Amino acid sequence: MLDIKFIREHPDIVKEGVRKKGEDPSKVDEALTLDEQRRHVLQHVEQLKAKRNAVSAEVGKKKAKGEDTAASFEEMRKVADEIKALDNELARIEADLLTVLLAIPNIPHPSVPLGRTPAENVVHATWGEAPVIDFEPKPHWELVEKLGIIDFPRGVKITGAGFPVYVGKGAKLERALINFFLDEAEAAGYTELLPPHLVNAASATGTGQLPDKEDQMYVVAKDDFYLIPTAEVPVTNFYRDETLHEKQLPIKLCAYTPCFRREAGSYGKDVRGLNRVHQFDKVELVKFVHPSTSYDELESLRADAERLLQKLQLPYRTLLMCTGDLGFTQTKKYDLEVWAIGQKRWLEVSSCSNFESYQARRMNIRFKPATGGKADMVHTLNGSGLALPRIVAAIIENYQTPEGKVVVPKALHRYTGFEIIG
RNA sequence: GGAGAGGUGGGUGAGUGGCCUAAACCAGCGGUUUGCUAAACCGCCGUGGCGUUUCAAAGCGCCACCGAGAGUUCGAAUCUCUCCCUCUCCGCCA
Repeated sequence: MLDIKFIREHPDIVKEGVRKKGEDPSKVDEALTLDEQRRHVLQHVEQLKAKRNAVSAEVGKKKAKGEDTAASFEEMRKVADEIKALDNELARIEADLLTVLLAIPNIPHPSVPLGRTPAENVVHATWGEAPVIDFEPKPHWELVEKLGIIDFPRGVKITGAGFPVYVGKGAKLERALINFFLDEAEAAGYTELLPPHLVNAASATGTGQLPDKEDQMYVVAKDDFYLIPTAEVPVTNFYRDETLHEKQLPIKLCAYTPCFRREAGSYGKDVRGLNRVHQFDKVELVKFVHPSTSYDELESLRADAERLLQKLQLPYRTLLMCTGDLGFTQTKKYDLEVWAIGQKRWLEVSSCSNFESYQARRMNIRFKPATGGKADMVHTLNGSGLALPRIVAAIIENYQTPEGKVVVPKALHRYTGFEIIG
């Protein structure tokens, strides 16, 4: 969420940002009204509490001397009732204010292009060429079936649609990619975490999955846990409610986890094969940085993700997302899309975002300046490095042979132990 | 799953209703002293909110916070209830 003080001091900047995201700016005025009410009631109730404290101290002294205190009791009983009523009112106002603040999105960075729909995203860069193929390339779901390396029907039997089973060289290719991504992240200075795959409600709220995206998560109702939709949730919450030291920054973490997404409401062509599944593997990159460096850190985060695609020799393009296509909590975002020749379409494989202090404020992650002084919120960023299924799809389609075999990208040979599938 | 013990500032740890407004020690910061270091001595030493002053910061005043939340009371770290967490023992278990 945004800082109420910032909203109070710059209401026009906030409203303009909210409008750019295509959201309703009236929430901003609601927040300001509630904030004013809050401060008004707060001042009143604190005055009464100061009086109560003063009289209570007097009572203590009088009792010690054996003096009569009945008059004070009578007066204070009324004050106590008044305090209770005002405290209740204050609690209600603060709860309302929090609800409104959580409903106000983060505002876009000035460098983000204005736009309403995905069509207005800007192609920031393209890399590589589609492979020259003198035969009709097949989509990956046909190839993996013939090769017997991913079993969709048995996944349906075991669990349901969208839960593929990786078999033999398919399973090993998956494992090779995970290790490749983690090793590359480590080389780029990220510390590996192997976090829990279930999180509590506080963690899910910290990164913004709750309350807005509750329907997208699998819930373990009996214990009030959520299956993680991305490693971003447990990894970013690693430092929740902690104060770091500026000297520690930037902190770079990475983690492999399976990701679980209900994908409620998405049907049709997009879900063929590995394009959209309920459980998938992903390596996530997360950074905690000093506010003054977060946009430089976003560029290096994007470069870290792009390098993986370059090493895999997969043609891709980088999109700078327009204001209307930014997530609720993001100020700036790049998407990486890889070309899948069998489907003749781009597949999103990474999303690199800056959240500035929006997540940090929700999670209360701060840092002490090296020069001393008050703690300030860190900036958080994250990006996929990378999401596996669509990478597997792209490898299988782009590296296919006329015989329906698949050549393994060179960078993976030391991880797979084989150079061709089929 | 069953039984018991416990959660107090950066750390150790005192505090069972007001007179201690959270003691004391350690660590940390500043100073005095000193050839340098150390020791000794003196002082400072939590977080957040509201207000005040200000270009701003510092300062000052007030409020809240002793695991979290609710309750009793004129007054709660202290008494009651619920929840969370840690430790010990028993049971189960890869």
